[in-house]
Amino acid sequence: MPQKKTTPPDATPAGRLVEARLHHVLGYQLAQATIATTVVYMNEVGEPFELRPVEYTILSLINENPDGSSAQLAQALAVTAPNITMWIDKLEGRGLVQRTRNETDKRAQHLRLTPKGTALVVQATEKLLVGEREALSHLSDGERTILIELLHKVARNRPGKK
Amino acid sequence: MPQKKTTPPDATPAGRLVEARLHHVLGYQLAQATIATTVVYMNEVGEPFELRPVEYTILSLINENPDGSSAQLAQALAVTAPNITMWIDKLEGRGLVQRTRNETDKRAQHLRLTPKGTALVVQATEKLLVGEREALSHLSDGERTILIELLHKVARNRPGKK
DNA sequence: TATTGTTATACTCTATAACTATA
DNA sequence: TATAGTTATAGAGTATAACAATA
Repeated sequence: MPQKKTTPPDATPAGRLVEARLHHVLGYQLAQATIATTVVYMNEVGEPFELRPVEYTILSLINENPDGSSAQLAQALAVTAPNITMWIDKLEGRGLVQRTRNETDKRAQHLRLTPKGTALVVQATEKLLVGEREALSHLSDGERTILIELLHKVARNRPGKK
Repeated sequence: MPQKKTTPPDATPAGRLVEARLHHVLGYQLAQATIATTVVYMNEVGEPFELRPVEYTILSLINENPDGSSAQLAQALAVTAPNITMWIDKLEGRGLVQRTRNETDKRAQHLRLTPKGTALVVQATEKLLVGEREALSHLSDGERTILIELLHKVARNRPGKK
């Protein structure tokens, strides 16, 4: 396999491929960074807790927004309603989430974590934060903070679907 | 639907859900930001060119690394080899990519864009850059640059799979 | 034996449409 | 009529295993 000895200035982390124009495409850099955080997630939370990324996020959002609706979750995660139903089914089946009927509007429902679910989320989040901090030790605290805030700023004015 | 009128300081862009601890999980912020860039991608490139994100990235990487191998692509994109084969099949079928036999190592192959493929990538990238710039107009030039560089830094020392 | 790339196949995840029960 | 949530179903995407050809 022909492989240059000298690594060019712009290279993908693992593939050693030049990425001149692509470098400035935010979506591409997000995808590349996500590969790194996904590895951390799988090692720290995904495999040990048998929890998919979506499941973890759903649990976290329910935890921090008790009695929210599944419609809110669907919008926050940009997934369809049937999808949310399926995931909540799974999480409820594992005794992590509880559905309760909304008494003022009987179509809707409140979502809440069980004590087991709460314990799991807290533990998972701690492991994640520690794991990410280790994996990103080549970034300073300031850089990590700025990165988080800039990403949040990008996400905040999320455009409409079209 | 019970909905607070005042938006809390930390909220998901669309779902208006609080995200206190989750806020500091990089993987979560990456996913949220990706929702925003995906909308831009689909509008600017995905739908008009009928090109999936992976396909666009593959074309871009081939364009900027002529005669690279599919094994390199697989590693750069963190996808499996059979997957790459499938995508290259599709792209070759559309006359965008060309496979050529490596004469020194007959197992391997060189990947190259056709003129049609090159034209498409260039055009798509321009549209993407403009579209992202518009969608992210609430970020300054400096902020966008910093964001890109920090993401690149995260991706650069991507950890191994385990 | 190891590696590049492919084929075959099954599985996960997601999306669309149609349904229910409330409003 | 419209909305919250569900069910049913099909499709997209991905991974694993087994294989062929070459090193």
